[in-house]
Amino acid sequence: MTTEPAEAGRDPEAVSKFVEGFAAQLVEAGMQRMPARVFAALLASDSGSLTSAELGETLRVSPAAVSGAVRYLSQQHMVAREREPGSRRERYRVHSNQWYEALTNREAVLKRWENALSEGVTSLGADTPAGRRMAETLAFFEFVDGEIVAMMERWRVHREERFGRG
Amino acid sequence: MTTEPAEAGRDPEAVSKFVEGFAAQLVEAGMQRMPARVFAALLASDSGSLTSAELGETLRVSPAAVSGAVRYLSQQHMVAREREPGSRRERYRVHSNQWYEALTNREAVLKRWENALSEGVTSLGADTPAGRRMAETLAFFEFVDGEIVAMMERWRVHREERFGRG
DNA sequence: TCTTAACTTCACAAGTTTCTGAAAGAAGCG
DNA sequence: CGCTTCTTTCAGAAACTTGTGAAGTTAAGA
Repeated sequence: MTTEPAEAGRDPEAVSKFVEGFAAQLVEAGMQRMPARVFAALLASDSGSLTSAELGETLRVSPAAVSGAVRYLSQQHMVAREREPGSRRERYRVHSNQWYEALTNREAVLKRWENALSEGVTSLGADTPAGRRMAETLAFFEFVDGEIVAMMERWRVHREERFGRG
Repeated sequence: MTTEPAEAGRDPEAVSKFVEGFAAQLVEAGMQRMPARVFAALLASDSGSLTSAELGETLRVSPAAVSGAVRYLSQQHMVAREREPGSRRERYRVHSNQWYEALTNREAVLKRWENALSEGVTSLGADTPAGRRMAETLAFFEFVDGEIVAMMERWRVHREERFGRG
């Protein structure tokens, strides 16, 4: 009996095609290529987690590339790292059914935009046309901040109706 | 009396500092550098519009660079091009107070994500753990689609209360 | 404590991207 | 119709990114 990889019994080509296609979307949305590919591979795995070696193998890249990608992804809170007990291996896990909530946790990003705009209002002058345009944009971002929180609450209700507690 | 540039009477250094800072945020969010700088410059202009020559001058780049950046921005519907009557000059205009609504018009982007996910569900199998994860993610995107439309309606009301019809 | 598997860091080569100058292409105006 | 002004296209140089191999670090297990 050979050691079965966790993801046996699937058409590897279909999986690979999905992984690369989804990664391409992420790249287009601004993510770096390697993190995008690693993330897509995790998303397409049944367990939602893979080891560094498995990632290197399915994506045909070096351990160094996996290491860099995973560091990025965990900084973005898109994957969690966990140590396999009794082993030197590390597993990387996509936060099961809530990974996409990270997309809306742009707290830090929005705050930086708001800071930039706020400086703009000050340095261009709140009473100038450009300053007023900035101020309105800033108000929009602040509005969105709040709306997103409310939206996510509605989603969780909606989700439970459709999928149960997951 | 010298020919005043439209944006006279402002501290050019403060303006430039804002432009570069805001452009940097846009770059970090995935936009290419030159379109980001051009867009930020338009945003910081009092009239909300600049000619190609003015853009080249304030950003210190060649006409060719402006041309490429502007093509990108108008494809994204972030700026409008208008011809100055009685002149060969073109003006590029940031859609005054509604440019940021373009950020939420991600119709096409969301649809592409949804397609990719939908293919994922099919190719990985709707009855597999990975397939179910995909399906839930897809449902999330569809939910967000609808929520964004409703949010923008609320924003317009909110905006009118605060800023009037603009 | 030593060995060894696993991950990380680093310098560099390969590959892209980006901006420029030059030349070609439009369009107003006489 | 041709001159002139402005914009676009294109090939190539420069700068930046990205992934690799190799060396270094960490920690499990004997």
